[in-house]
Amino acid sequence: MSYWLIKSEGDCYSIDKFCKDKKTLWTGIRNFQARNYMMKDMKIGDLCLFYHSNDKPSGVYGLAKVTSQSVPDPTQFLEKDEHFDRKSKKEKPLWFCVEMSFVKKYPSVLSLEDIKKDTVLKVMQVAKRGNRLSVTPVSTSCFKRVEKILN
DNA sequence: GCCAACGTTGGC
DNA sequence: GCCAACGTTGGC
Repeated sequence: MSYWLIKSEGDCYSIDKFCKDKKTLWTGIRNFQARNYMMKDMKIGDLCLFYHSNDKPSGVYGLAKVTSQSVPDPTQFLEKDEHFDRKSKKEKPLWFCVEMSFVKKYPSVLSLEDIKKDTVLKVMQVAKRGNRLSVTPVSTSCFKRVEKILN
């Protein structure tokens, strides 16, 4: 099983909304590298750190679990949707998503500042300068470290 | 709100 | 296939 970090803007789709929904299609990813991770490497049962960007503070707020294989992202075909993509055709969709199920919200937040200060976690992609990828792999040791700090 | 970083687009 | 222009992300 693999571990991931998935980003969401706090005021766009928050951990609290996710907690109410229990599960959601992780739609709206419009970056090929992030898409490829979801399409090819994510497996059912993988665990994902749920990260808020552009929040106070930005950081890890909760945990999600992958509960489906990748399927075409329905929002790419919705003309009124902000994620509509005119280049994508139903016969050959461009964008894919997986279903995420809510696991838990952590009792506290692991802020980006904390991640950068931690000797183990500072190698995480999210801590790197200029990082913009919204789906990134997380090593087992980093995942265990996050769980240990937050539980 | 600013701006650095970086992915994407399109002209050539 | 190069690269300048442009748009977006996201920390601060």
